[in-house]
Amino acid sequence: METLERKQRSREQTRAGIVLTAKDIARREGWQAVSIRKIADAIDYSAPIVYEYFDSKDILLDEIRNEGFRQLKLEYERIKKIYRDPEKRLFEMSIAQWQFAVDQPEIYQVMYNLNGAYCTIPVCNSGAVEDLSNTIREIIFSFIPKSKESIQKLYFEWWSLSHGMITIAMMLRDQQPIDLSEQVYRDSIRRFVRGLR
Amino acid sequence: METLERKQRSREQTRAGIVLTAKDIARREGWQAVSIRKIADAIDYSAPIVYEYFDSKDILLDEIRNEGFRQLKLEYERIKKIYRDPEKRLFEMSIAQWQFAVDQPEIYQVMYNLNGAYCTIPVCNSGAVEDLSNTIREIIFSFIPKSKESIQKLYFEWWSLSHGMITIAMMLRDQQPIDLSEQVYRDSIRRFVRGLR
DNA sequence: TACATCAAGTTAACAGTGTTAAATTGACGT
DNA sequence: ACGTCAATTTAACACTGTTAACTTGATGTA
Repeated sequence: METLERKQRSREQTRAGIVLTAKDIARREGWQAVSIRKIADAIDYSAPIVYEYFDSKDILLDEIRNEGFRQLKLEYERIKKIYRDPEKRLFEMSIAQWQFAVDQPEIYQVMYNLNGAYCTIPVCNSGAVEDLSNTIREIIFSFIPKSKESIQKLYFEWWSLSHGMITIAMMLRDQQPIDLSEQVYRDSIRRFVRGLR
Repeated sequence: METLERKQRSREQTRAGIVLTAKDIARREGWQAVSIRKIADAIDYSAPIVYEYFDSKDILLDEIRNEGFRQLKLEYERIKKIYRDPEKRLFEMSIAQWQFAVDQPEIYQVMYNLNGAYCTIPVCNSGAVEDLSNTIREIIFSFIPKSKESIQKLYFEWWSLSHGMITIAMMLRDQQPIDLSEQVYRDSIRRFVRGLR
């Protein structure tokens, strides 16, 4: 039955179109401006159609969020294949996180409920976040084999440092050139990584 | 004319009531649930009355935000009076920031557009933020007199570290006890402050 | 060909949002 | 008793997320 296959394919395309349109509106006008009707208009459908693909706006945002975490995880895997040194690995992954936030701020925003993006589904309920966390925790462990609690503590520090600098840099975008912020970020991360050995 | 005085007073009371109600709803149901009509209901007025005190919801949120920054600034001043040692000062101010975020998460949220709070007025446009920044920058300068750029860089690092740990700790509230997070926060801030000399 | 079935998609509605213009109300001075 | 004026409310507009009810067109069957 090719009709079914074709239908399947078009279903997936429409679904992708919804996600793409949502991200597009968010990028151009901010998450506050993303509405089901606007998405429906953009993909030439009426609003209820969107609900055939996503049970609620919340779930749509959650999907986009997890997509973001998964994309980041892919970056991490790529880096893991290139470098063997744990220090280099952690440093490069940190840079990847920075680049991700700079290149796709709207995705980073929905991942952390920032700047008008608001998804009520708890972030940590997704396996995608746990996956990401584990990758980093493993690296930290790989050159500092310690107790689970110690690793978690170091991971918490790394995450806070990275996320904090990214969000404050975004906030100060107009007062402090992003390139300068990136330089400070690199230095801080380098210090943190050095401090691990 | 005492009538005018009394009217003035009641005007200020109503105004304060609006702010108080907004914060109250935010605390209990989140910023997403704060609506002009709900506020009006709570203070026994109709919705348009709110607009006699605040030209828009955005401006109301901005007011609450700046109130938060001013309150934090008062804490900083208090600490400045108690301690003379710059290291102690910066450490205690960091702790004050942590305590502020834990005690009044809804205020911290609106200050940084977190978790559904969304105010389109740029944060850095307010003198309150500049005031706060200067207080910290002065302290950093007071025991490391360097160029303006260096001070700004260190301030950016401190702010990122503090804000990052606060937001991530909030996020992991259910996975990682807040007391443990605070301990890590204290350690990290201590390290940062030590590293300044 | 005529009819029933069924899926795809639309319209219409509900309760809510921020915001504003118009209407109401009631107290005051003339 | 009448007009004025301030305080307050009602009604409206264009939105929002979401759902029930409806239309439409194609398909299979008698």
